[in-house]
Amino acid sequence: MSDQPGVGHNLASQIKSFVERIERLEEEKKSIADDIKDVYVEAKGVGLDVKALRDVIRLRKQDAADRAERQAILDTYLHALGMLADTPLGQAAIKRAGAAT
Amino acid sequence: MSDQPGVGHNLASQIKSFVERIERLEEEKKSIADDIKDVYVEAKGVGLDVKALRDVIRLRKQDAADRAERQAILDTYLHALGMLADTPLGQAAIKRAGAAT
Amino acid sequence: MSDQPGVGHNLASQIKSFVERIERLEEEKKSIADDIKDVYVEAKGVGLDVKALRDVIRLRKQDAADRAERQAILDTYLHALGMLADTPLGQAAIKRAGAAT
Amino acid sequence: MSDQPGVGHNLASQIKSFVERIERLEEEKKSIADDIKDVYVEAKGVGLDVKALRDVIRLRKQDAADRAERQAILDTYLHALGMLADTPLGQAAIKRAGAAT
DNA sequence: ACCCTCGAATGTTAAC
DNA sequence: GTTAACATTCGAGGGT
Repeated sequence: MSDQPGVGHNLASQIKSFVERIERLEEEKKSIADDIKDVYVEAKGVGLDVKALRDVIRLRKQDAADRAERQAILDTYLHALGMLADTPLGQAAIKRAGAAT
Repeated sequence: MSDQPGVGHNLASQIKSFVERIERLEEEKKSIADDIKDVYVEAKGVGLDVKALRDVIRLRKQDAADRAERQAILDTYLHALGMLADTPLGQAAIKRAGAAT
Repeated sequence: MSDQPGVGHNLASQIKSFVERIERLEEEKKSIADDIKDVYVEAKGVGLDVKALRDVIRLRKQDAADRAERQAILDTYLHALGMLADTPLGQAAIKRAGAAT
Repeated sequence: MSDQPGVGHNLASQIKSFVERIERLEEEKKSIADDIKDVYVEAKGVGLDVKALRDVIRLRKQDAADRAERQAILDTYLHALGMLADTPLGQAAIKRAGAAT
C-alpha cells in the first residue's frame, strides 16, 4: 500500500529521475578525478616532483583567474571613479585610470 | 602632486579608515574561529567524535519548526525512492506524503 | 641559450605533456560539475526543493553501515544533551547509550 | 530513567560542556560578522562604493597570501632542481635560481 | 517581491 | 595522524 499509483506517482518518478541523473553525473565526475590522480602517480613514477607539478597547475589556473579578477577590479574602480566625475581631481584620476589600462 | 590635500584627501582618509576598521574586525573574527577549532581539537583529544559533535551543533542551529518542515520534505523524497519503508519515522512520512500530494 | 635541446628538452616536454593532460581532465571535470548544477536548476524549475534533493543525494552516498554507525553516535550525543527523548529512534538511542558507556 | 547518573554522566556533561563552549564562541563570531556588515553599510551611507571597498580588502589579504605562496613555490622549485644536480644544465639552473631570489 | 549572482564558511579529502 | 587545499554548500545583497 505504500507505492500506490496516482497523484504521488508523478512526483516519485520525477524525483527518482533527477536523483539518478545526478548520481550518474557524480560517478563520471569521480571517475575523472581518479584519472587525474593516476596522472600524478604516473608523473611521480617517471621521477617528476609532484608538488612542483601541482604548483605549476595551480599557478596557471591562478594566472587566468587573476587576469579576470584584475579586470573586474579595474572595472569596479572605473565605476567608483564616477563618484568623482564632478571634481577636478576626479577628472585627473579618471585620466590616469584610463591610461593605466 | 598626488597627495595634495583637498577633495581627494578626505576621500582617501575616509577609505583608509573604513579599511582599517574592517581589517581589525576580521582579525578578531579569525581569532575566534581559531578558538573554535581549538575546542574541537580538545574534544577530539578526550576521545569525542568530532564529526558527530559538528552534527549536534548543526542540528541545534535549526530551530524546531524548520527541522520538522525540512524533515517532512526529506521523508517525502526518500519515500518516493522507496528508501524509507523500514523506519518508524518513515512510516509516518509515507502517510504524510500520501495525504499531502 | 635556454632552449637548446638535450637533457633539458626531454624533461621540459615531459612536464608539458603531463600539465596538458591534467588540465584537459580538469576541464572535463569542471564541465560535469556544471552539468550537475544545471540539473539542480532544472529540478528547482519544476518545483522541487533543491536542499531536500541534496540531502537525499548525501544520504544515499553514505552506505548503510556508515549511516547506522554515525547515527548511533549522534543519537548518543543528542541524548547526552536531553534532545532526543521524544522520538522512537531517540528511545532506542538512549538504551544504546546507557549500555555502551 | 533517561538521565540516570553513573558511567553515562561524565560523557553527557563532557559533551554538554563542549557544545556550550562552541555555541558561545559561534555567537561571538556571528556578532563580529554583523559588526563588519554594519561597517560596510555605514561606508555605503557616506557614498562609498561597497564593491570596490571589498575589492581593496580582498586584495590586501591576497597580497599577504601571495607573498607566502610565492616563497613556498620557490622552495619547491629549488628542491625540484635537486633532480638535476648531477647534470651540467642542472648546475646552471641551480645557479640561476639562486641568483633570482 | 523574487530570483540570482556572488562571497563567505564549512566539510571533506588528499598529501606529508 | 595532522595539516592544508579543495570542493561544495549556504546565506546575503543587489538587480530586475
